[in-house]
Amino acid sequence: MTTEELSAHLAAAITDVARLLIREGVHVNRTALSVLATLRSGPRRITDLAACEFVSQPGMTTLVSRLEDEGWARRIPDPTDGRAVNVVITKAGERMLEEAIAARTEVLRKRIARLSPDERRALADAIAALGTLTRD
Amino acid sequence: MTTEELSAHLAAAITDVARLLIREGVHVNRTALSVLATLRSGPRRITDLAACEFVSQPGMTTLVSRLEDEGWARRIPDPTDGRAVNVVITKAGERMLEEAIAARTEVLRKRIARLSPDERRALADAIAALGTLTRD
DNA sequence: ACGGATTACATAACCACGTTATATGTTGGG
DNA sequence: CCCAACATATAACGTGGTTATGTAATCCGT
Repeated sequence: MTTEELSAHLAAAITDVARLLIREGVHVNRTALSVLATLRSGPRRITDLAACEFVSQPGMTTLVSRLEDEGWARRIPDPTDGRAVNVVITKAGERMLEEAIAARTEVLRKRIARLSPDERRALADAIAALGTLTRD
Repeated sequence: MTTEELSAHLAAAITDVARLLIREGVHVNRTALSVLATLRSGPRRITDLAACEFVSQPGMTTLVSRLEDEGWARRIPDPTDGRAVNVVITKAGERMLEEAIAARTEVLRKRIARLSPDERRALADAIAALGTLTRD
C-alpha cells in the first residue's frame, strides 16, 4: 500500500469512527470537553485556551462563560496581571469529563468486543502510530 | 492490553486525529460532504439522506437547499411520486468533493510520510479493523 | 513618571447548522 | 371517495462559532 493510499483509507476510516463517537457519545460540545481536558493539567488563560483549540478569543470567552454557567469551570482573576483571568476546572467539571470519556470509551468497547483477536491486536499496534500523527 | 484500555486509548487517538483533519482540512460542513459522497452512487430522497446522516428531515431539507445554493446538488421532482424529490449531485459537486477528500488525505499524507516503516505498516494493518467498527 | 502602543478580555452583531412543531400537498387503501 | 399516512417545506428557536469593536490594565521609551 502506498503512502497515498494509506492516507486516503485511514482518513476515511478515522472520519467514520469519529462520526460514530460523536453520534453515540455524550451530547456535550467537543471543544468544551477538550478545554476541560486541558484544564485538568492546571489553570489557563482565555487566550491560551483559544490558541490550543484553534478558535477565536471571543469564541473562547463565550465558551468559558458557558462552562461557568454549567458549573464546570471558574474564572479566577490573575493576581499579577489585572487584565487576565485564570480559568480553572471545578470538581463537577472533572466528574463530567470523566463520565464523558467513559461514555465515549464504552461506545468503542462494545464494538471492539465483537472483533477477532487479530483485529484487536492490529488496533492495539496502531495506537502508538496514531498518537505520533498528532504530535508536533 | 485489555479491551477496556484499548477502547479508551483508541477513542482518544481517533478523536485527536479527527480534530486534526477538521482543523486543517477544507472548511466545508462534514454532513454536506457525507451527503455528496452518498449521492455519488445515485440520486436519493430527502428522507433517505436524513436517515443516512442521522439528522432530522427538516435539517436535511435545509442542507439540500444549501447544497443547491452552492451548485453542488439539484432537486429533481420524482416522476412517479408527486410528493417526493430526488436529490442528485452536480459536476461541480463531484469536483468539490474530490478536492475535499484530496485535501483531507494530504493532511495525513504529510504526517504519515514522517513515520517509520513499522509504524506505517501498523496503520495499514489497522484499517480493516477500523472499518469493521463502523459497520452494522 | 507620563503618554501611547500593546495586551487581555468582553460585548455586539451576525452567520451556519442543527432542532421541534406544524403546514402543505400527494398518495394509496378500505 | 375519503382519510390516514407520507414526503417535503416552513417557522421559530437554540447553540456554537465568526469579525469588529470597546474597555481596562500593562509595558515601554523618552
